[in-house]
Amino acid sequence: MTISVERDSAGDPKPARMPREQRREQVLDAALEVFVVSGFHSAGMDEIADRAGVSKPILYQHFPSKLDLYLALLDAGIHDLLTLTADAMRSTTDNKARVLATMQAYFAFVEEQGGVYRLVFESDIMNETEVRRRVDKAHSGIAALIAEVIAEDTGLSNSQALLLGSGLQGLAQVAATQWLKDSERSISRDEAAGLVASLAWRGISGFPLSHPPE
Amino acid sequence: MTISVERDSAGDPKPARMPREQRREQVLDAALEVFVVSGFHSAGMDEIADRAGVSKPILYQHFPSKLDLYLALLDAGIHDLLTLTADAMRSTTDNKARVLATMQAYFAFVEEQGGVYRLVFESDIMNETEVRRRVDKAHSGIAALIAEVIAEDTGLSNSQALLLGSGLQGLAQVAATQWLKDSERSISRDEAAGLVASLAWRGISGFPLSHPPE
DNA sequence: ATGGCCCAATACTGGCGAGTAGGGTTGAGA
DNA sequence: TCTCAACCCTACTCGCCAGTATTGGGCCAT
Repeated sequence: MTISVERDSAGDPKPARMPREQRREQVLDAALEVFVVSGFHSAGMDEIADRAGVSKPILYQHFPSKLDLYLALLDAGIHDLLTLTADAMRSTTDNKARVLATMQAYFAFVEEQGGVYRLVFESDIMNETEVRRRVDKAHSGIAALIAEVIAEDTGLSNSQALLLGSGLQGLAQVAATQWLKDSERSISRDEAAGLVASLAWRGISGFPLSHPPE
Repeated sequence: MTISVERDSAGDPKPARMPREQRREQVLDAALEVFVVSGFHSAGMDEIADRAGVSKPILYQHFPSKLDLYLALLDAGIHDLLTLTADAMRSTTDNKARVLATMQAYFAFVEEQGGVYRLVFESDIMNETEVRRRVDKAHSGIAALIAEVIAEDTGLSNSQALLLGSGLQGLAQVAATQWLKDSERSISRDEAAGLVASLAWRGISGFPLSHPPE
């Protein structure tokens, strides 16, 4: 028995079709795998189609172009990261604990199944306007969150706090990815996150007392 | 910038014959410009040739492939960065001053004429084995340098120090690039470097006393 | 002056890959 | 059983660009 035919010709008012959604997910999973290992440029639509177990035309029924497919995944990744960090910030009002929680969020993010973090942190199409816009927005958003905490704790100026916020974002990003790569677990995730968080927190909290480092 | 058509004594508007080394430099300059704004993939050999004021065959006489040309520039950039940081580390034995000097090196690097830093920090062909190898080597080299200082000052284990070293490398990199981008000089270079260095140093120097936070 | 040689620019090729157009197949209704 | 139709896959096109064969021009030796 075939599934009740439902054509999207005139447009269903409802997101009616379960199979369609499911297949879309399947495509996204396959595409993520491929983009993660190959990057955007080296990835082939053929390979993505193969791995998803569908044919190329089907693929183009779901995503009008390679870039759109990539952007869908990128958006998902960015959403994950933002959710994780926002939750971390919201989890407490103690700024020291906030730093730790945020750092743990970064480490959790890079360890997420699938490796989405590569799209957000190591994309090879930053030149594409849309990609750059989204990634920049994500990073600067997080930097702003951190900057708020910094400003609270140190009384530094806005632009100073933003600079440090960006820097700490970089600290978290690079430390987490490094940990993921070369550590075949010589340091546990929590230990690593704790270590880096400690560095960050000491760095920040030392500030109110200090003027220019002579 | 403008193509230099070497005029000889008579002021011929003809493309001049040029010493090989000089022409090579000219090509490298043009290629850097193009790669920096477009990235590797979007860059065209035709555009590079045009901007260098030479024809494509000439270009291929100097560099056997697009990748080789890119690698030459990348190597130069990496060399610059390593030189700057190594000099910074060697400039003193006081670790606090070392951190500051190194941070200043990063800020100086991103401000270098031409924007080589993009090739080292934001390359869009990290998937190419050779590129990845070189960039990774550079970063891990610097991380190791920093880790040494950290180990000296904190007595942390080797892998812990390396993790923090990588993180601080990331801190420097991201802070410097951010500063370069959005600051239409709301913070001076020295102030910015000092600020971030201060953050880093307080982070490190707080360590010997502290075990995992919490 | 003039022929010949060498070098550079123009114009081409070959391959690759994103996006699509036509066959084959299966299942339903008569 | 035969016809019809929806659907999916194979097979193609078309443009782009790194890398090269061909053509044209300048300089020197005779």
